[in-house]
Amino acid sequence: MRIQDVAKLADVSTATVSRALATPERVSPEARARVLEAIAKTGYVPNPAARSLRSQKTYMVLVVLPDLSNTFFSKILRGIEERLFEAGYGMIISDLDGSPEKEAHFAAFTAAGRVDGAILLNGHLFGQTREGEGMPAKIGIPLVALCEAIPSADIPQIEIDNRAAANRMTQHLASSGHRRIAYLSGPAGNVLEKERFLGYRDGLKAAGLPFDPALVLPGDYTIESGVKAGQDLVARSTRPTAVFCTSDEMAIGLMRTLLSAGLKVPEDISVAGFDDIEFAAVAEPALTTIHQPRRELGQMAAAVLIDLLQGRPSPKRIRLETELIIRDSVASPQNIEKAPAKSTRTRAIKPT
Amino acid sequence: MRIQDVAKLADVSTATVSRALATPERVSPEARARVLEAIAKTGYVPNPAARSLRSQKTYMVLVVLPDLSNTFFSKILRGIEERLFEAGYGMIISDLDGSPEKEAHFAAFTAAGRVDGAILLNGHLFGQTREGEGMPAKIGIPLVALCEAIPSADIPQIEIDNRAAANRMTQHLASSGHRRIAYLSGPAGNVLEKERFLGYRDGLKAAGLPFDPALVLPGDYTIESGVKAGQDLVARSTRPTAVFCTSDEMAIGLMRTLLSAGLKVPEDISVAGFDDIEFAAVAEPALTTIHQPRRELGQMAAAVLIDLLQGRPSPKRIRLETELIIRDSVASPQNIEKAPAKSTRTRAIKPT
DNA sequence: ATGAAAGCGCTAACAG
DNA sequence: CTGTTAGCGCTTTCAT
Repeated sequence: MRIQDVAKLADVSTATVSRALATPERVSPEARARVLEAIAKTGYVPNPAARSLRSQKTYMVLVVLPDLSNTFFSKILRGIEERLFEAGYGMIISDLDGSPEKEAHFAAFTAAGRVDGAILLNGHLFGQTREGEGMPAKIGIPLVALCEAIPSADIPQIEIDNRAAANRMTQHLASSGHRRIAYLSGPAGNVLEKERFLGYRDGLKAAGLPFDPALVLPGDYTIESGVKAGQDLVARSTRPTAVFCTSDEMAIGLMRTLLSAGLKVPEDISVAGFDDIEFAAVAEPALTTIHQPRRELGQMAAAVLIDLLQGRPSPKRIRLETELIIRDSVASPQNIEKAPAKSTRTRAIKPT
Repeated sequence: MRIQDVAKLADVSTATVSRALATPERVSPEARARVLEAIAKTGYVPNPAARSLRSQKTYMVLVVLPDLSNTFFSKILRGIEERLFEAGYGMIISDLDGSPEKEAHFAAFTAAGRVDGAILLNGHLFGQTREGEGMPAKIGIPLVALCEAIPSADIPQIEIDNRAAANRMTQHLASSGHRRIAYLSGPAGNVLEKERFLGYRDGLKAAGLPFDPALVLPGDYTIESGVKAGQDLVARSTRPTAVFCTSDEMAIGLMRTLLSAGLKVPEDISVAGFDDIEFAAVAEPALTTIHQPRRELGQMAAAVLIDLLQGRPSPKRIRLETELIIRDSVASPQNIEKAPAKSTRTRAIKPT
């Protein structure tokens, strides 16, 4: 079924069919009606390859993710897809998976004109390191950075105020009476990590608490790194009374390890998360965390990209509001100034 | 940068350039070398729209999901993407989100030839209900059903043996001494649900236990439905000693509700899940469940589809092995034959 | 408002 | 083994 068939049936030229679809107002009502009828009768659907070849547009958007299997991205993707769908765009997902070859592949893919624009969730431009080194990205299509800002790039950034949110959580912990607040970090070099760490320090300062490097635990946002940090904590003779985990997944892994070692949350140690993923509310205990409007973040990024794609002006930076969600994993420290006894009861952990 | 530029630079015809890329063996080594050099020099990337228009292929595969934000799919997607990537195919994801319009859109999308094949995870063909009613899908491209089999369709099915797995778990519970084993179901009509329910009945029968309809709780695989089922259970005067949840998400929601109501898992009530998602191992208590090889399922489906796409023969049905993962959420019932006391201590639940 | 005609960049037939 | 040539189906001038 080609445009010619429709044209013949409607007794007009192929140009008129094309116009009836793209710019209906430039076609007489009668011709338009006949075309529409013919389309309905034939079930004609334009061939996208031909259209793309001629118009140099693909109506496809690339979404670049560092890790598709990370729970955090699911709702964001949904938000993106919704807006894109409404505007008639399709979504291609590229899961970088830490592989340079994949990144190169998608860079070529993009350069080859298979997509009209891209949403970057991985914190850097194609071919660049996070620090902005490497080849300047000469990808000649609209780009939007989502969640992980790319400071070196002059593209719209859609994000939350990570620093303010981390500050807020730290102060919440401090105002609950905690004075030794540990920080479970994200991966070194990560933009989010940098901002959140700054926020942690801000919060400490605002609460008049000293910064203690020994209370900074290395993590990478995964459940496993939360489990590791928990094992570290369990082994210590002097423990913090609260741990601010910069992802919910780490917080859940951490709590699990603490609980297995016989420590109680929040009685013995308070735990806070970041993101408010679905499982945060049903963790045991329910996790106090920072809520990120994930779906809205996705929708907003898609909306901005669509604006760009259609030549409309777009804001350079959008920051969506976060919310402090208070649940059950944070409480006042019960034994302030009392030396914590080393746990004796220790149960093996079986993380698959 | 077009094929012509490369041809000129390599001093060959465009056809030779095209062949050097597609069928190198049909080009003389010298010509091939010159072409490759010219490509390297110019950074030429073929225009996919032109190629697609001419060859009637898109090198794109559609993956149809019922719900992108469901944790269960993430690793499967990764498996699919890996194999597809290796074979040079791109992946377009369609999140149906229960919307008939979206489904119609993607059906048209597919009919328009934007993809060479599709992997269906939603349990039915485009335009069909799950029961096989509706328009026969005349989508003229290779299709593969993954996880949710589509019995009415004559396409390859990649899945696990849901019935056998459910049977196994039920018997595991029975062999732990449980005689009142509840079943938290999936959505009515769902293929997986049907199979797992059959397996539950099989297991009951094998263990010589009677089937009690009052022990079948309605669910839909979501955390929320697990929470609901938990509230139902908490309110009962006579409770089952074990609950077989047909998804980990429900199991986690259920355990959370039970725990909040002061019931202990597994001491007061055992809970088992299905899927072995990442959070199962760090749930409190760690969840006994059925492990599904999610990544492998995805890889297998992609591999079968690629075979189909490239004209190779493919198996009609592949069943991957599951595994019973024993953790801490199942134990022998402690108070057999003792009437369970109604819980008095009840704490409010705050699901988000 | 409409039609004729020229490609978009590539691959596949066909010659040679 | 290699070049010539004819489209793939559509959109978009340029006329009318």
